[in-house]
Amino acid sequence: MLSPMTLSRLSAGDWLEVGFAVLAEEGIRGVKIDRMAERLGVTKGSFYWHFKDLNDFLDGLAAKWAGEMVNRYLATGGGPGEHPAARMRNRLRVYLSRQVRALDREMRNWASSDERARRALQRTDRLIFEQMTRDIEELGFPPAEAQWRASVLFYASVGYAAVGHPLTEPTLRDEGFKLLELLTSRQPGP
Amino acid sequence: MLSPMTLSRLSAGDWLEVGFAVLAEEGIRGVKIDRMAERLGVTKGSFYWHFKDLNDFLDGLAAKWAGEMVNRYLATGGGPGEHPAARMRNRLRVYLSRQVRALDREMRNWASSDERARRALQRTDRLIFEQMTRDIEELGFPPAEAQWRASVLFYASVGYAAVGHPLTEPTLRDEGFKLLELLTSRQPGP
DNA sequence: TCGCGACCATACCATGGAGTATGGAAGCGG
DNA sequence: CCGCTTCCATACTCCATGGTATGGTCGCGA
Repeated sequence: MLSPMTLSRLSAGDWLEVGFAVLAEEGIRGVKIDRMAERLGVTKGSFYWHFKDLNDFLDGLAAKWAGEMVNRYLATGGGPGEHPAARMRNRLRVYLSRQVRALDREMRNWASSDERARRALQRTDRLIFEQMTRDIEELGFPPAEAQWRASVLFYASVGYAAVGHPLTEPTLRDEGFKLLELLTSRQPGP
Repeated sequence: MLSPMTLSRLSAGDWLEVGFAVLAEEGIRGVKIDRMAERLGVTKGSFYWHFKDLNDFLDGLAAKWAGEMVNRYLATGGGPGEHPAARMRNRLRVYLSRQVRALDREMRNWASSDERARRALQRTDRLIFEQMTRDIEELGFPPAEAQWRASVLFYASVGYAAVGHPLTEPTLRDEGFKLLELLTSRQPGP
């Protein structure tokens, strides 16, 4: 079922990786023990060896999700000497990628019915929003103004991810960059 | 279980109303035949009298959702002589209401795993987006510019609904109105 | 090499929820 | 008052899925 190298025993991390992949592909409704077992080429026996129960597994999955998002988004930006505007474009490019949009969408989906997912999402939302605010502040906007502009950028980004289909011809990246331009090109307030 | 007036027999519409309410309150995962029956004070026997099966019911539910959204959003705007800017504020107020946000969120949730929900959502998304575009055009913006600004407004609105928790202190309505101001207050392009 | 512990297979049970078959009650036209 | 139609209750079946119990296998250290 998998590559020969998987002949070795599995770890809890292997299960979490599959769960994460399924979450991105089909959402939390696809995360079923039997199906993941089939994908890993084992049976439920393995699952219940590595995890107490499904709740235990989902705790780990939510944690992994938060970690991955922080890695993929916040860790992006380019070199230390990179211009803030370029860093923002790089990060936005990450958020608007198909992968991250799918993850964002399915995570909010999950969060709508699971407290632990809601918490994890809330945490990363705050981190990302604060990073956006800092980036805009670095461009010379006063804190309050930066926060307000960051909120528009953030909500619109989430909207891009939540709306699964295109409304206009231009790509999301172009629309996002154009919005970024609108929000950051004007003179800083007094 | 319900008001005495409900001693009369039920209609398919009664079931759909309950389904719609449950969809708004708990999402599609709460839409279970037995639970709705309990809420209506009847048993599954009634359900399978009015609907062929669950799929049949969900078809109706998706249709009802689309109709409700069109009613609540597009039909809002005030009198015929109302200023476009005021109409937009009125409509935005509707979209940012707790009820509509919850419905939007849960519908996108459902759409993520159901083709018919996806279609219904796509249809209303397009209607709402086009209405926003027309409204902005009426303010004097050229079509391309109006479409671009409407897309920002639309995606941000969806983001407001998708993010279930507040990021800053001001209310969503204030943030939304401020964004509306930003998008519509500048001079129309050449 | 022996045996113990890590890791997994197999076979099972429990539960929730969709779907069906059939009988009963209530109301209405004749 | 009769009986037919409409609407619902009751009592099932079936399936997916989480969870448990137990036995088997492999590898490594003493």
